[in-house]
Amino acid sequence: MGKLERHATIADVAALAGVSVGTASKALNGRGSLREETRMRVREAARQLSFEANAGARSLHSGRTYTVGMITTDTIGRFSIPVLMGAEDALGAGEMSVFLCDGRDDPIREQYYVKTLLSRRVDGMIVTGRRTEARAPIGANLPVPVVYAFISSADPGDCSVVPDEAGGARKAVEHLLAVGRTRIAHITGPEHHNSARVRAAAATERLAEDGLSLVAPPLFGGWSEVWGRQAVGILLAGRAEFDAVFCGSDQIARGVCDALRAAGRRVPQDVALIGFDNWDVMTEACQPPLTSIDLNLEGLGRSAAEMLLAAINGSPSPGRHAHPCRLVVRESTTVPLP
Amino acid sequence: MGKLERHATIADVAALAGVSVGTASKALNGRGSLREETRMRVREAARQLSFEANAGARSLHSGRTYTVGMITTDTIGRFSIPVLMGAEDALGAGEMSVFLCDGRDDPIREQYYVKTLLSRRVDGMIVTGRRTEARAPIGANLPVPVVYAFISSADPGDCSVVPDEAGGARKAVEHLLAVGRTRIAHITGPEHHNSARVRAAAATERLAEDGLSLVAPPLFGGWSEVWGRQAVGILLAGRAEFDAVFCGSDQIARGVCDALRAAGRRVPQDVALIGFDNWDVMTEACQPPLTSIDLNLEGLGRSAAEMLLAAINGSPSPGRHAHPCRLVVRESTTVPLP
DNA sequence: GGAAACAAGGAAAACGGTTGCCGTCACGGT
DNA sequence: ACCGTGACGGCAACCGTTTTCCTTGTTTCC
Repeated sequence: MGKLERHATIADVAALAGVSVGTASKALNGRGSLREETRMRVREAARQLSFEANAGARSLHSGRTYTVGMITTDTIGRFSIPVLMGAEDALGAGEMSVFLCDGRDDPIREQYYVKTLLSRRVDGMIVTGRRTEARAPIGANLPVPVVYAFISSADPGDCSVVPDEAGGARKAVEHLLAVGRTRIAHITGPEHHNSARVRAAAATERLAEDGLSLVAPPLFGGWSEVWGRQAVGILLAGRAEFDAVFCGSDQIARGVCDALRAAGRRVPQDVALIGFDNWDVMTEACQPPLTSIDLNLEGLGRSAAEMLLAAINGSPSPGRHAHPCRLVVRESTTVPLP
Repeated sequence: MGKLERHATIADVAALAGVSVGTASKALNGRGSLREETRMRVREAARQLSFEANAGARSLHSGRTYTVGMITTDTIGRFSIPVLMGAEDALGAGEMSVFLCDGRDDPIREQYYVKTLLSRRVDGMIVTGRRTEARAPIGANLPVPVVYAFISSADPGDCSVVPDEAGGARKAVEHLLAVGRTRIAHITGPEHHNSARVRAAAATERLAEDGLSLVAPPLFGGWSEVWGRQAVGILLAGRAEFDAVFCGSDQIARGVCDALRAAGRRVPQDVALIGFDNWDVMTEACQPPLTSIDLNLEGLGRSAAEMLLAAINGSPSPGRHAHPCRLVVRESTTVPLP
């Protein structure tokens, strides 16, 4: 409750402390040469009025707003969140505030946001999205630096930070090989989806390096549990034997796991299972808990924010930067020692 | 790429159009009385320089920033997102931009954000969080209006918009009664969690209105699938017969569903099953698809934002406002007609 | 033909802070 | 008595925009 008090201005503070505005400013910012007693008097007055300098007025002078815009090109989802959080974290440490703009897959809306952000004189922008595909740059010749996170810009001169999905897929295969599996199947999302293609290609390539190949062509479908269950049916109907399945997502892996159990195959004894995304909801509920590849999105967001800060300070990092993935081992690929 | 062009000022525009700054301002804002030709000339100059008025300078004069702060008291999660989105949507329609601040359960961090937001002269704030419990007000005598969304303020004079969880639980029970079930069990989250208590109490009360009661005391545990599976074991070990289970979350329901099937009970023929949250990932992957109660969080966020806008315009809505839940029927409570 | 009304646009004062420059005062040295 | 020197703070310009008031011409009307 409590009725709304007006914002105090520095003039109020100066008056209360019995000094001029300029002096008050210097006292609060540690500039100029003032008697310690004066400085304290001004500070006390500011405290008493709960004075907070008007950031807009201040930036009018400094030319910087200590503000960045974060634009999600499509709706905010499971993947954008950690990126946002990582970025927010890194930026907060640099005392910057974040404008959140949800593009909702609407180019008009997106352009509107870019305009608003520019009129608010953000020091920079981060663009993110739900898929890892390249997208058209958000604008040309923008007066502030832009970093693309998770999603990447079609212009190779722009700065993009993307997960190293190929590296992640290689790690998955290497882990399966390391636990002694060689007859590996791959079940993943829709083929028109960039992530599905990249991961499948990398897995195939990594196997080839050891003179191996997938026991069957990659099964492209959807990202859901339902598809995982269906795919197991397809796999069992075929004549290829397999002792491991590398799945394009944890949801698929979960479906695969359930279907394998229903078909009487034990995980991991008969079939080792590895997912992708390391989504706790799935990895924990899976029976047994699921080994997975973590995209490290929060780190990616942080990294993107750091590059943006650097660019704002005059040291841009143009180009595409791959952010490493991480293997998280659980019981679906290893029987715990008794 | 393209090198960063400086931001054009209205003085640049005025010079290019050959008028004074005042006139340029009037031309762009449709104020004053100007010849149509002059107006066009200025507009053209602005376009040519891609001029966007400096929002900071502008708000210096108007006293409004058309900006609000959104503070999540704990980490942004599955529940905050839709609230954020709904709010962002409603605010965007009012041409307001949103500062995102992630409090991370840290009161210090939270207070820091409040200060920053005030110094940025936001027109208002929305506070949200991961739980529906009441929390200490974010500040006393703040100079701008505050609305609590999802979470609520302990001060009853503050404006809070919360989901009507009790109403949702009643709807769940009513639906089960409507499909002919009377021997209902309830499995839910931890008892120290406000949502779990409220929902259990409302379900019990609604049954009592029909002279019924739960077949066993509510089973309090965790919000996870794992707990859902365990709870079914407990339920089957007891001697109470049941023909329906109302679960405190979709994750619990999913676990319950899997365990029931494993135990040879058919859903929905033998046991009807209803969840809470209407989380697509769970409701869709569940076999069969899960009936659930939708908290309508996006609507809640929108509603909170609208109240904030009203408060900013001088019409506050103090007090606690319950936002209705919605029943979404799927096959776990109804056998589809052939 | 002259006063009055009106259209068009310029000059300047805000808005809230920051900062460079200058004036004043006390003090010490010659 | 005079000058030089720091220490301390005030004054005013400036950041970019909006808005109020004025100053011009030009019409209009009696």
